[in-house]
Amino acid sequence: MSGAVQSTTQQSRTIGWRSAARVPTIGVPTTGAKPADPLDILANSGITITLPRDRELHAQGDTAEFCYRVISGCLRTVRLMEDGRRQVGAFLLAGDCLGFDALDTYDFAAEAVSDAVIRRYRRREVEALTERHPALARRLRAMAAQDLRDAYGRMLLLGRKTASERVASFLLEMAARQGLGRQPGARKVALPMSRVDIADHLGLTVETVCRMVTHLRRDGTIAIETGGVELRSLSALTHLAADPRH
Amino acid sequence: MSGAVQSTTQQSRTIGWRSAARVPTIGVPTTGAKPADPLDILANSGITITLPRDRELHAQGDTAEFCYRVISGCLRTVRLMEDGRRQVGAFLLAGDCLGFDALDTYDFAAEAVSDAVIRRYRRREVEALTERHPALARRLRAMAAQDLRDAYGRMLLLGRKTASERVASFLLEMAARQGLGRQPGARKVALPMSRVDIADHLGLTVETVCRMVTHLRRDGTIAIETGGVELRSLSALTHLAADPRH
DNA sequence: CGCCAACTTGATCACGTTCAAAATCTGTGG
DNA sequence: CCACAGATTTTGAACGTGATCAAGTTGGCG
Repeated sequence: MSGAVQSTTQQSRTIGWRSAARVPTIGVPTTGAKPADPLDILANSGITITLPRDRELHAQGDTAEFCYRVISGCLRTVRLMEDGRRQVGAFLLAGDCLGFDALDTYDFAAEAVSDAVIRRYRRREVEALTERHPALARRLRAMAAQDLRDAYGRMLLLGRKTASERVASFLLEMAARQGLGRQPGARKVALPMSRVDIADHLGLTVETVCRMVTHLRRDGTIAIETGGVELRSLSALTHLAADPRH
Repeated sequence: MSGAVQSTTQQSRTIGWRSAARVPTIGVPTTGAKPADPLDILANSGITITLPRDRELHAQGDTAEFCYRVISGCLRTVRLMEDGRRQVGAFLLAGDCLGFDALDTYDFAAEAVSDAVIRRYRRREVEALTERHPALARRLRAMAAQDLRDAYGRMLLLGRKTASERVASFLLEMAARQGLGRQPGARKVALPMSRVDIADHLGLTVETVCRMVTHLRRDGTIAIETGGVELRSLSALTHLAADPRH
């Protein structure tokens, strides 16, 4: 298990959906030793919007006019089947980007899991900036690559992992995305999404997710808190996740 | 079910893995009315290699020095767990690209399903060409976007579809990638990969795949042939697939 | 022809689902 | 501050889909 979270400085995945950098504010180019994030180039071209809980940012099939970056709060991407079966593709936390890689339309809906603040950019403008700033173009390609890698990992989870492995993997992923690499003391993981959302993300039912979580709690592996969990045994969780990446 | 396969002319997905254009030869810029494919820019910078059945093109974790385009034959991308559980991320057919979006290392192995001929490019060179040719950069981003979209669709399949829906969806996907949009007569779909490969791609066991295929055969929906199947009822298959895309 | 791998079929089993109900959490008004 | 209502979460019991275990069958190639 590598303690480090991601590779390069100010790393932030994205485009497809994910992106995990800690970005307390946006549009403030980093000063001093650290190289500025090419995403800062976008700083002035976007507007800030707010989205209340459960409101749609865009629907499945909408014309892809905008792309977004989460400032605070949590979003989910959702794909529905006619009979109501639902797949949550990803959860987006602060710093994560969305829609930068879209084709002509979005092929999934994006909704607020909790009240969220979002920076919105016109894709045409981003495209134009891309032409003038190769660093930005490179950055966007790298974000797409990271998203693709994540998608590949999720396929292994959905196709081959057991229910308990899925839940353990999910908790570890959320932990890693919330900076659980530094400060061995900080073991609280926020889970702003509902159990149903988690189930639809992991290809399980709510009941199964609950049972797995309960089992982990009775084990003493985790402790349940309102709005999240505390990881009490990272090693047990890591072992359960059966994931080559951790 | 839309008969048309993909959107623009000479469309070819890729980067992450997939890419489905019919490309009988490579390095021959299209002449006449059709606009040249930006990928032709790479024509002179690659070399052609052959890969016998079951040989690895690259291993999981290898340093990502090259990227590839399939000229003929079929490849599979494979991710393994320690206990042997296997996930086949994608099958690559002629025209499909691989590794253009890689980060520092490949996070899956690529192996030949059948004897294959492959065009290999140095990533450093591709990167350099990208800087000089915005059209190429745009093309690579579009390929990544398409791959991401495909990945999203596969997550729905792996997370929410039943065994029979998965098999039906798979057959329709292979059909679409082999040009089953034109010529209503041409209903033969080649399946160069083994049942095990299909099972590991769909998150099922070999036995289940066999049973589903048998069921389709007894229905009269398909007919089995050596190395493939003949689709006898596209409508039945489409209905079974329960897929919003078809 | 005979061998070995791939594929197919059958019988049983188990993990996760489904159906059902109880407990807990959230918010709102008295 | 408490009472109440609706939603969310948790627990329980029965069921079913797909996995597992075990034989057969087919097909390719020496």
